Amino acid sequence: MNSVRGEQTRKDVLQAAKQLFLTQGYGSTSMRNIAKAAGNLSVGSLYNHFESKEQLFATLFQELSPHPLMLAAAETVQGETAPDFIRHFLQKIIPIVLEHFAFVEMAQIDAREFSGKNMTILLEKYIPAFALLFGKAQTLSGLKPIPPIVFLRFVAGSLLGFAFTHQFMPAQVRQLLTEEAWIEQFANFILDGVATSAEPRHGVNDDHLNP
Amino acid sequence: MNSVRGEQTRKDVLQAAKQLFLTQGYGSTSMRNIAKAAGNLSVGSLYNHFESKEQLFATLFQELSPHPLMLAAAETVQGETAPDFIRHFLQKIIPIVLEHFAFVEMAQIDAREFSGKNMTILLEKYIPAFALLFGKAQTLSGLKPIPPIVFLRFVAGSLLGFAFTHQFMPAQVRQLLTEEAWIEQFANFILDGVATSAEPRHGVNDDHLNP
DNA sequence: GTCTATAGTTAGATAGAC
DNA sequence: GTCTATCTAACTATAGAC
Repeated sequence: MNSVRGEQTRKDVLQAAKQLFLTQGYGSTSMRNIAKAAGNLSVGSLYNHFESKEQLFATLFQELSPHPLMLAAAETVQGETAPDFIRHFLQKIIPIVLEHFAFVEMAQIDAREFSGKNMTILLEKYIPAFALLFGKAQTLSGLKPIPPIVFLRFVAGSLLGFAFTHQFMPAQVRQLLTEEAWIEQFANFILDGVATSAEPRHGVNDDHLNP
Repeated sequence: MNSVRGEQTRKDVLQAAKQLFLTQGYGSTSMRNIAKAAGNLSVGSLYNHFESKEQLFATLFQELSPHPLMLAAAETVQGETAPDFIRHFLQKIIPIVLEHFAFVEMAQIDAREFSGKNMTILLEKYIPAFALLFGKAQTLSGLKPIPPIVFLRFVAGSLLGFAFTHQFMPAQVRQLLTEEAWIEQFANFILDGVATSAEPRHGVNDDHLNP
């Protein structure tokens, strides 16, 4: 084991499985399909590296996860005010999310085929670190008094929405702005919204917290 | 054909298929599974109502689509200013999206298994009507001078992100606010952002449009 | 570590009785 | 319109030669 040849085969299999799972779905992709796409391997060969189809998926899921990268990047973020912090956070995180969009697609498969089992494992591992980071951001000035969990939901949700629309937008629309400009518009949007600040509106506070 | 019995069977099959597709995925759900879950029917019976498994999925996809409902609701939206209009729009649309979350999940399956074929058909049908509506909103006052397509992306993306986080949030967090309160916070967020409006920041304008 | 060959099961779909 | 029975093909996984 651990030979150069074997290691290369393993990588080829993972690469082929990724391509097929993402284009055909999990259930519709067979071990034969994968073996063939990985360079006309035999099916038996696959079982030398992965004990089952499900475990092959789980391995691929882990290896495509951008969370270690995201966390490392997030921990270098600086900022004197919360808006500064958020802006820098987005500038570092969004490119990583977009580069690893295959993982978002894998998460969709995981949700449908395995009830999100693999994603749950991953989240339990990384959520505490991100929560810590957001707690740090909230000690800075310049944020409306939004409950922390509401704040976290909106930022995470917006990020997710940004990634999804990035995928489904026609290329000609996406190219109206450079990636840096999209990110800046997006940061402005999260910080200040789309409305002009002239007219007064309902305040954002804790009034609607359930008892 | 068109008998009461047959019609009931058809509904049972669609209902069973929905439940199985969403919990096991498309490829891992067999026609036998569906027939059994629809009341111990025979497999042959299914082919009396649907010509193939793929066509059964396509039918289910169409029938779960909330787009007609969303469009009808959207067309009743009023507002003197754009923020008013957006707020009322969200108050009508979000409950519909949340009630039809199964459709969002079906769209994920469609994306993975059929390259989004069914979704594309649907979007081509409904996007013009929604674009018209957003055009109307932009003739009203109270919006920053954001390019229309950027505006549309942020609103649609936020909505999508809201729906996803709604599903994956632990129930105890979701229940911190009533659904109406979540929607109001969400509308406030889209309109005004999370930052206090005290300090000046980069303007939101067309400066970054590519030539 | 990769191969061929195959076991054992299940898939989508159809034919024909009722 | 629903059933039983069945066809053909494909599936996951394994055994054993090299």
